Amino acid sequence: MLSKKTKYGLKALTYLASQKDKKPVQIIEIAEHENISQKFLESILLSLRKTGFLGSKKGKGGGYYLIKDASEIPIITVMRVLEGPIAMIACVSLNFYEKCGDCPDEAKCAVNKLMEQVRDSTLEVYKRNTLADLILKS
Amino acid sequence: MLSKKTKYGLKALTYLASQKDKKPVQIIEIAEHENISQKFLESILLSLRKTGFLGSKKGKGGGYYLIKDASEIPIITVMRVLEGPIAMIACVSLNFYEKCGDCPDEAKCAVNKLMEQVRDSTLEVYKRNTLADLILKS
DNA sequence: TTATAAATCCACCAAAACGATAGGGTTTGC
DNA sequence: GCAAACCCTATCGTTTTGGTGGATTTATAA
Repeated sequence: MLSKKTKYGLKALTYLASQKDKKPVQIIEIAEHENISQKFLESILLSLRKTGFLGSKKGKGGGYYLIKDASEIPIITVMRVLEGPIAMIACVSLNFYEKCGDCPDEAKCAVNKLMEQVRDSTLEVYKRNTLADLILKS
Repeated sequence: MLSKKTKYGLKALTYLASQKDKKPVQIIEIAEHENISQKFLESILLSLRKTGFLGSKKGKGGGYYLIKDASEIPIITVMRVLEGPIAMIACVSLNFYEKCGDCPDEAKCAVNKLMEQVRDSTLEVYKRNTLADLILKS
């Protein structure tokens, strides 16, 4: 299941990406437009800033804004920051690999084999989409 | 993330599928071979029996066995029973659909659009694999 | 026929992790 | 001095991952 953190983060990013100008947008504006708890969104935007997707401006007239162009932000990088591993199980994760505790030999594990396929097909979707691709015509 | 319930369930099913004959296999044998808590596995096998994947035999010499041939069990049906929805978000789930609370119009939601693609590519993997496909040559 | 051992079946229960906020104070810039 | 981001902590509900204790069924041996 997709966490609400990821869901809200993606919505916020697309909202920022669909702005005409590059002026900072306040948390409260995003929260109200996307029906998100303002406090929760705050922590999400903060982590997006720390990982280099967003810039922020403090004080009056401040807010958050995209640092790069939406077409230069692949969804895969967003997902890894917000949701973590793409793989459904750590022993097939490319970026968050962990050895499987109960498996003597991962190469002979059926679950491993299956989840590798799922990982690759999911990866393909995230890699072919950028943030710009997610903005729909209204 | 894949739950351990699903992981263990899949491992147990493939273990049963790789048996030469159709004799019942005891919980303890599966648990020891796959390094699974016996009691936890018991509850998983029970739910697999109730959903029609396994048969069981009580008493001495009893155990669990596959009802159908492994090649006739698509992974998609196993996953839906063990893990539940394939989709990462309810508003794109085919079998467990729920309306998105914070979305006024799902057709215009970027997350919806993205997760539809992920669902479809994951579905394709689960549909092209049967239990028999997961059994590896040792 | 009876006893016993082997096995599933069943119904709770509990610790721990996780998710989703809420609250409140601090800092910074205009 | 005000408005906004920043940041830390506490809380609360749900899910996951099992555990406990027994009841029931069956095969087999005495």
